Amino acid sequence: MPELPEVETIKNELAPHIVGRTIVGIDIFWDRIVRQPSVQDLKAGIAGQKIEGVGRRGKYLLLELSGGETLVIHLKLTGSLWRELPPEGDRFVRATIHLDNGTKIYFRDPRKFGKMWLITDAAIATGKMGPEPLEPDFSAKVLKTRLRRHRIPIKAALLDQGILAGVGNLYADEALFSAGIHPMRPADSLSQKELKRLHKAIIGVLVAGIGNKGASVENYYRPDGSKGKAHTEFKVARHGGEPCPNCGTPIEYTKVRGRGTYFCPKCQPAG
DNA sequence: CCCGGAACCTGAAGGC
DNA sequence: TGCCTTCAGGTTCCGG
Repeated sequence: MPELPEVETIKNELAPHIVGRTIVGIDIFWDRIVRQPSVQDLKAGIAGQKIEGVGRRGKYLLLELSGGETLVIHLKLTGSLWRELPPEGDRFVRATIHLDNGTKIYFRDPRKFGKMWLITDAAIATGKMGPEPLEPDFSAKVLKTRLRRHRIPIKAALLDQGILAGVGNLYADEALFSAGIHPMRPADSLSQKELKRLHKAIIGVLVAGIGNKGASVENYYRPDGSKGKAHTEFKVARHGGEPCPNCGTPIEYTKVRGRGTYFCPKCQPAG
């Protein structure tokens, strides 16, 4: 489940190995991983391009290339990018990028949901996205503006990339717990105090996640094949039935708009 | 505007 | 042991 902290970690740990290098070619083992252009055009178009920078927008990884195009990568649920594979190889590698110094980037993805694009305008892939929660201009006031037009459950609003970029299912639960807000609360119903708490909580859980190099639930790995440990500090996400670390009440599990949702019924009152 | 559900995929886990 | 069902979750799309 790469969310913002996981993609940010991959970006940070990949960049020193690939920025300044030239792509000599790419192998595609699962054609449908390529969204745009065609597999043939991507193979032809990517060769010879230098990687000038690595960026991130929400959960999208952006490799900025010398020809003015961007290789946009979305890892979806189970994707990861590796620099080294175990000696026996890996049957889940869907694509391999070859660099001019012999470095390889393996796009590993057991469930084949991950996607890539070679495009001039990254927004074609990312669509309309909300603000970046870790940019300095993301204030409580911005959060309020983004939420006030929506009556949907706050949990669903946090997952909507058009409202706010980068937050996924696990960090949304952690942020709502940290702010003491019930996941079913209508997004436009939060008080000023709650908005301030939520704003602080979102930044807090994302920064902590990055500090812990991401959360290794599902199939998330860092580019060197190691795992992150952010999940070991989750308070509610994936802790159904366990006592709330604040009050001891069992953590409840429910569905909000089809998404598994964990919360403390006492610390996050519905009223 | 809002929501539910299906689709995309496959490994893991649980039931019998 | 093994078959079957369910679940997981980012995103898009379709229908009501």
